Amino acid sequence: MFLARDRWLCNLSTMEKPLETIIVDSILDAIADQRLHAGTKLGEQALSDLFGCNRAHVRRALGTLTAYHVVDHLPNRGAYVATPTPQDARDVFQARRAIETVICRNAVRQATSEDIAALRVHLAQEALARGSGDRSAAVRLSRGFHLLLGRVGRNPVLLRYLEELTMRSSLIIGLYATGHGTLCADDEHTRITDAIEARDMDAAQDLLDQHLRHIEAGIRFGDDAPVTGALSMALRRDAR
Amino acid sequence: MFLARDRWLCNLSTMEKPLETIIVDSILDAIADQRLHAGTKLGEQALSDLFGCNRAHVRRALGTLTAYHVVDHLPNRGAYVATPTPQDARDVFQARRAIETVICRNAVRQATSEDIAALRVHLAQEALARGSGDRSAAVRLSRGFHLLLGRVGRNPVLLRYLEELTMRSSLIIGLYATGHGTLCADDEHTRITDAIEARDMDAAQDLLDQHLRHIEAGIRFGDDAPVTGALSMALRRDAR
DNA sequence: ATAACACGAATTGTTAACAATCAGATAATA
DNA sequence: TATTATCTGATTGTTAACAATTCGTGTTAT
Repeated sequence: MFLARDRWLCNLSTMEKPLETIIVDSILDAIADQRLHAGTKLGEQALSDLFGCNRAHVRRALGTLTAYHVVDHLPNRGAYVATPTPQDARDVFQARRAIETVICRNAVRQATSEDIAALRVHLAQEALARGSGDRSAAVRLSRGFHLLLGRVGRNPVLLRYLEELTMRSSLIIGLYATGHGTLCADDEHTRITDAIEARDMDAAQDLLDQHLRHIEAGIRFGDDAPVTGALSMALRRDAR
Repeated sequence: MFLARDRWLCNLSTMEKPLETIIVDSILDAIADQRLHAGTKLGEQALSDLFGCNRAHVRRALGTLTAYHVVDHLPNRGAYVATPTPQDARDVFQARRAIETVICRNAVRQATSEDIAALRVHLAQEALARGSGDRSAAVRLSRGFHLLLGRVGRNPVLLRYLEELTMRSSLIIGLYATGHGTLCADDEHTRITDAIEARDMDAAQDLLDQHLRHIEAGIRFGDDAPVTGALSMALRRDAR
């Protein structure tokens, strides 16, 4: 009985996550940061070596990533970072509008002052990253804003879908975004936060809807150049 | 080269699906038909024996079902059919409203005459099942209507979420539905179809939203009696 | 009589070896 | 020379054996 408690405390102290989660998150982060490009092969042996673990663990991790639709699994040929088509992009962004507008209304209804404060802190971080020209951090923080909003909305079902959709969005933006595109205009996030603080549900929803349409409008289809990057390089957090 | 073609033709002729898919669909169907009740343990050995296959296949199938949130996986203790809480139910139905209203608008915009015809055929089947008092078939067909609508909407992303949400809804209804509840009032499906055929987007969306609210209102929380059923019985398609 | 303990059976988790399939290179043929 | 066939190395898929944990049962002590 107390043995279990000891193990629990041990886990708390070392903060060791389940191995599969580490692999999934690493790959997800690498994709969100655009260190892993669409079309890159994710070999089982290579990942096993990188994470110093069994191939079975890698296999399960790739399975959940496949369920997320962020990697494609070709039978007998391996797993590859998904290459979303323009139609995929339209479908994903329509789904985001459907889900995030509702999330936004929830956020307006339920946001505490702590939530607002957290959003403000996040906005400051975004501004900082944008100011220092750290594109990778900017992309990650931009996604983080939408996820934070999702958490304020307090609907785990919608939040889970949002996690997947923002992930696929990162892939899409990495594939199709034009260089000039201001990925997530910072002041749009700010104005959304303002509307939430003002408890103006319709305004917040409308701002978010327009924000998502702006992002979608900023991606240009036509020159699909899925650059294949080296796996071991991409998964190092300090790369780039 | 032609060897591959032979294998392909062979697969086509026998229509053999991947094994994992068979297991997943069987369990999913059993849950949708309410032959598998919330809380039922899904032992790996038991399922391996039932499907005459390796334990690894069962394990992967249970993994994807866990990703669908229709089974809960307790480490070192096994997989159990999920037992949604009342809060889960509210979250699921809010997500359904968010997603299905958009699906519905897509359907109004894109439905072909063949789509309308398919919907009418389905409505007839629903009426038939309702008339003959086949509750199991009625539940399955009711879900089928929403899925058919999802296919007409032609957004695979939203359709996949809808599949998961209707599955969880089946579980929820099986857990909490009152006997008197008309699960999906048939004429509501009919009126939605009428609105789609009339290309009245707002009316169709409104009818669907109200329809989902009616379903949600029909479930009563308070007496949670998650009946545990026998596994081998539940998975036989002719059971009940 | 109840609660804590210990043991054994059953179940889940992990690992490694084996089989099947695919990609690329080499050789053979028209 | 271009095309096809074959062979080889590498990668994925499958299976079974092993290790670790949990659950039920019977026992013991208070």
